Parts: sequence; C-alpha cells; structure tokens
Amino acid sequence: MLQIAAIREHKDAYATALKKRNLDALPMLEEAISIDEQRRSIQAQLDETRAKSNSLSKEIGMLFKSGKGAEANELKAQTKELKVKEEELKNASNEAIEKLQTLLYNIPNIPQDSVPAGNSDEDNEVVSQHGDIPQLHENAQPHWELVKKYDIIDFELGTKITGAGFPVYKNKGARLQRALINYFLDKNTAAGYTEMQVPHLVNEASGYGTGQLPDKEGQMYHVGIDDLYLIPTAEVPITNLYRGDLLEAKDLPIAMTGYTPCFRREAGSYGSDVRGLNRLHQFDKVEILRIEHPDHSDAALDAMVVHVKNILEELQLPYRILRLCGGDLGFTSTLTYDFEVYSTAQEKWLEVSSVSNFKTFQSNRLKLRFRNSEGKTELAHTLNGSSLALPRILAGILENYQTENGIRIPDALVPYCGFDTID
RNA sequence: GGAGAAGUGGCAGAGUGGUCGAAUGCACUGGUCUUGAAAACCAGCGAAGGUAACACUUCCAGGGGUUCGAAUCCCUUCUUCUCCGCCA
Repeated sequence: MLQIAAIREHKDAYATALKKRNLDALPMLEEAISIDEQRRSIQAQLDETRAKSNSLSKEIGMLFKSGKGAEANELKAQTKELKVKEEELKNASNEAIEKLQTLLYNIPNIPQDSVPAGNSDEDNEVVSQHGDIPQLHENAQPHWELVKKYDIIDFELGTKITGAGFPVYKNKGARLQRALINYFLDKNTAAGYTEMQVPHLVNEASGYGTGQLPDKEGQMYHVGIDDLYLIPTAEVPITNLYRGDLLEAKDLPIAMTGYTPCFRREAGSYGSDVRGLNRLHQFDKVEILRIEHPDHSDAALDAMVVHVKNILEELQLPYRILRLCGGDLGFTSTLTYDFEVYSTAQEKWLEVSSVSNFKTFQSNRLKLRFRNSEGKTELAHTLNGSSLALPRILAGILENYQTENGIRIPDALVPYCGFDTID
C-alpha cells in the first residue's frame, strides 16, 4: 500500500511511472488526495470537539470535588450536544478512512525507472542467458513421462487421496526433493540468511500484512472453522514475523530463509502449462527474505540476483534472467527479476524464481519501521525471492539430465541424494 | 477439553472512576566528573494523526458498552500462566 503522504508529494511522477503498468492512475491518485484532505478536515473538527468535551469533563470533576454539584450538573447538560456532534464526526471520519483505505488497496506499487513498459510476459526484458542447452537423445521425454518411467512421482495417487495438482513423490523422487530442500537451505544459510521454520497456516492479519488479502483471497485455501489460511508462499509467515515492529537501524539488514510447502488454488488454467510439475496446488519452495534500510535495498536486490544465479550455475542448468515489464510486474513490486530454466523436452522456459524489491509497499501495511539516524521512525524496505521453487527445478533437472540409460544427478546434489543416477 | 489467575511503555512493575500517556526501577541517549572506564550525579527518553512550529486528538491485549469523565466498571473475543484431563 502506498503512503498517502508520498502520493501527495509525488502525484505526477507516480502517475507517469504507473503508465508502465498500463494504468491511468492519475484520477485515483487525485481522488485519494482529495479524500485524505476531507479526512483531515473532519479529523480536525473531531479533535476540536473532543478537546472541548475533555475540558468540560475536567471542570465537572473539579466542581464535584469542591462540592458544587449543582453547577456541575449544569455543565453536564452542555456535554450532550457535544456528544452528538462527536458521534457524527466520528462516523464521517470512519467513512473517509474506509474509502481511502479501499482506494489505496487498489493502487499497485510504483515501478522503478529500469522497469520496461509492456503489456504481458512477452514484453519482459531478457537481461542475460546462461549455460548451454543440452542436445538430448532422440527419445527424450518431458518430465511427466520420465517420472512414470522411473516411478518417482505419482500424480494419480495424489488425485486419489486429495485431488489434481497434489503429486506424491516416491523413491528416488522423494529423496531428490528432500536433497534439493537441504541443498538450497545450506546455500542460503552460508550466504548469511538465518533459517526459520514457520507455521504453514496464518491468520487473517498476516494475509493483510503481505497483501494477499483482501483482493487475492481466492488464491489461498481457507480453513473456515478456524479462520486460518494455508500459506501460498513462505513470504507470508516469515515477513509477518516482523509485523508491527519498530527496529533499530543497527538491526538491519535482517536476512531470513525458510522452506515451506506452498498452497495455491490457482483457478483457471489449462493445457500443457499445467501438465506435470508445471503448476500445482501444493509445491515446495525455499524462500529468501530481507528487511533493509532504504538506502541499501537496491544493492540488496542485485545481491539476491547474484545469489540465485550462483545456485543455478552450480546445478548447471541453462537459465535466463528477465526484468519484468510493467504489465507483468506483480502488484506489490517495484522491480522484479524472474529466473527461468530451460525445459529441453518441453522446449520452453519455466519460471523457477522471482526476486523482488517491494520498497515500503509491504512495510506500510505491516507497520514495519526502524529508527533512522535522526531518531525518527521510517518504514523499512522488504525484499524476497525464491531460492528456489522445487517442482520446476525438478522438471528442469529430469529433462535436461536425462540420458538413454537414466537421469544423472547434478554433481552438487549427489552428496545430498546419496546416488548419482535415477534409473 | 475442564477449573482458576492474569494481560499496562524495550523490560520489570505501580496505578481500581476525575488534572494518568500513565509512579518507580532497569535499559537506552546526552552531559558533569575521570588519564580512560566504571560508579555517582544532572537531564532526556513510547507510538500514531495533526501543525510552519506549538496547540490539540488517539492508543494501557482486540472489539463493544456504562458514564459528563474509563488503564480502572460491565459484556465479548484472543493470548499467557497454574492445576486437571487427553495426546505425537
């Protein structure tokens, strides 16, 4: 959520930047400013009314104390009128706050200068491409065939016990999955990220804190009886650990990593995009998150990109880095780099990581602040990225590392797996 | 799940209807003193809105109510602790 004070100050620049999202935001921004002005004027009247009634109350108290009950009762009568006015102003104020809130919830974050304009994922900018695309043998297969062949993932079993999009990992498939989680976590902790294990269900306040609620309610599974949500990403519980906190500047940066399953309802997709491991209702992901001083968040994002790069290099997977265009940029982000691994058998790029700088967009909702060098409170910046999402990495490994005689395991993973081939 | 107790500033802990945003201690910040440090002493020290700056307003777990006036009384939700039960 944008800060109203910032909108007031940068209205035109914001409107210009939001054009990159194909959004003509100027009317919304102006409306927000106007509602806020109303709100402040109502608040001023309300404050004044309250001040009057507070001072009357004090007077009444003193009169009673000194035994002048009759005079006190006279003053009491005067408070009646004030109370009515107070009630009216309070209602008007609440209404304005609610209107402003609703409006602000619907304005996306401001894209950074480097974000290219564009409508869809086709307009994303390819920043760089790395690694060679392997030449596969003639009978190379997509991963959904390979997993059957080697009996390492069973989609039908998952359907039987739960439903479509909930695969069951078996044998070496299960072990490889576990190996990847450990490997990613080790890489992240070695880079200074503190490992956290967090609940997989969160309350409503957490959903609001990171922006899944109120608008993206349908994305999450909701446990109605306890009013809890299954997390769509570790970002939700881990970022919310710091909800409402006031940090000291010396506490920054805070760097955390965590493995969690992720649950997504993801309605409305079809075809090869959702085949096999490409899109699931439950999948595993290791996430990295940072809480940064505003002066350092840009550099931190670059460092996160380098970190994810290093992992993909070590796994020797062909990948490319995209800078998302305005049209594809997430609602809460100012700048996002996507990492895609090439799926040789499917002949397409699969998104395996998304690394974003949210600046103050989340921290404003979270009320996550720090005390700056002037002793004033200031919103911190939040960033996060996947390092990495498991299913598509798994798909990439299975397809790119397949041979006639089995699937090789990338060298870096062999110690974690305890085997070097799936056959 | 049952019974009881409690939730106050970074922490500890007073405050039970009136000038309380809240005593006191610790922590923290600045200063005096000291060769330096410690100790001691002096001063400051919650957040949000609002203002040019003041003023002013709001916040004592969350929500609602009683009252001219609520940290204090009532209702309700949540959380924590103790005892009992159950249990990986």
